[in-house]
Amino acid sequence: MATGRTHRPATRSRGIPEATVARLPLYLRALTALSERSVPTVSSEELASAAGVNSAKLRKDFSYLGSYGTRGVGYDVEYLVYQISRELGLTQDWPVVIVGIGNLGAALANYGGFASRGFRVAALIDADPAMSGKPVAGIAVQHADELEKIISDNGVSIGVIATPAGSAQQVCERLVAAGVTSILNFAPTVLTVPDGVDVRKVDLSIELQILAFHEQRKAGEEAPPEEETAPPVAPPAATVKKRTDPGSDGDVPAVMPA
Amino acid sequence: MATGRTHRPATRSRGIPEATVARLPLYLRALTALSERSVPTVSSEELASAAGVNSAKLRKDFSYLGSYGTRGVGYDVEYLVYQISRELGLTQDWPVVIVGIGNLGAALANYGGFASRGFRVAALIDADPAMSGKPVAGIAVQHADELEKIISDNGVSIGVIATPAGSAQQVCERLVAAGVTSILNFAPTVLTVPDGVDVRKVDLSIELQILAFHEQRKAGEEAPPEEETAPPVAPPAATVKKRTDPGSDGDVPAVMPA
DNA sequence: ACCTGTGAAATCGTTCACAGCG
DNA sequence: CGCTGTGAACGATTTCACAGGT
Repeated sequence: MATGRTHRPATRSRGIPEATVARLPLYLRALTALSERSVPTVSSEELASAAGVNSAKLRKDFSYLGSYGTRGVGYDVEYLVYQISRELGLTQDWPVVIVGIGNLGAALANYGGFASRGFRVAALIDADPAMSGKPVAGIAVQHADELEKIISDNGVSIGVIATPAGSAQQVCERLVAAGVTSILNFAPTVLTVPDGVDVRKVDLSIELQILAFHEQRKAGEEAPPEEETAPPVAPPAATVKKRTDPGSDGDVPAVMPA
Repeated sequence: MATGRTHRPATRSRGIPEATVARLPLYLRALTALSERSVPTVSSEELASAAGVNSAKLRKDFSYLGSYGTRGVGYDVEYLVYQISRELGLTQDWPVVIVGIGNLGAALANYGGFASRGFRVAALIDADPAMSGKPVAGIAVQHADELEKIISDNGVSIGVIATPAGSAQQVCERLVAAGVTSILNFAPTVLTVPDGVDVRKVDLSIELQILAFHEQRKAGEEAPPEEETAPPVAPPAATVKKRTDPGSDGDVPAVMPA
């Protein structure tokens, strides 16, 4: 099944580049830290270094927002905090629901970084009846049956999926049907959603695999040998495959108590 | 990237584009699923759809690895699983340590997706003495004092940081000094590392902020913009600048500086 | 007929370098 | 002067479209 559409379909608006949007939260965090230290202004150089990017990129990024700096001086910290917050939509309240309260869901519920921005955890939802009513991060977990009601009662438009991979698509569909239009997916699976719904995914094992790739390359640089070990599987041999080996892998769900 | 310099300038002919590397785990997951269903071959079209990308991209990606397909037929699933695993370095064992066993660290320790690939959780480390010895995901938590010894005894080269932001840089430095050269950072802070050390970060609140940006934009497209609270901070000088809009102007949605 | 592999074109993103303003 | 804002050069990535096997 499936022609999976997973990305925002390029709206016609003359918008801010996606790469820039992805860095705004980074700038915002650096600015917030400066603000807390009552620093009045920063140069692109200083702010860039605090955010871990280079100054040309930062200036270019800001140029998409408007001309908020002062030549010869830099940027006004407070003003920029406000402008970026507004651009990101953080000046309004975003109720979110977290579905799947396993280890990861609980970690998310407890994560301070949510509440500190405009995000408010409106509800925690889990399919396990044994979880219902249990308080996690000070919020009573509700049963999945309530999902639609919770979404509409709270005007939730952002949902976080932290369920096992097997349930993710189903949960996703219910969220979307109930009105959610943005989803943050922690389950290691590709979600198929209708046009107009945004999905971002966070996959822990993918990140590790990317690191392993680079790690392997580093190791290979020291030892030049270009070995070509014989593959355990022959190239286009055309033999029908037997069952896959032991209970290896299978992309275990996104976190569940062992 | 933390400080100014990072990334290799694609010196070798062996250089696979970073964007491609980032998708290999996705392909691998889709292939593994096919393998478990004993599907012998897939076309680029089928596999692409299972992985959530388009087929041209997938073919281009695979072309960087070599010519592993058969024209008129498609790709041999088992063979491709092996080739990608090897390319990613998953045919070897990668011991990892997780530092910071709070909610998130525990979730990571329990995450099946790690063990199912070449990753093995070699140790769980926490600075809280009260945690020492406690079993999490079947592994006894060890005290941070043991960090260096654990790294070297186990030949760990990949570390996962799940500590509070305040401790992350310090932990990072100890990991690096002890020999770790790849770090997956969950703490919401920019890590500064020496050359040769890779850092990937996963920031939950950043993902939500990006969603909020798009969510806000969606809302602005339907309903006419409504002016909200006046900026709590006035622009630096009394002079309010106009927004210099690069390119055309005209159909930008709601949010804009007056 | 079908599907891969890949140059070439189009698009997107980053960096350079400097004009212009405070 | 110092620092922003930005065209223009550059580089990376995606998409097109079709040549070339099977």
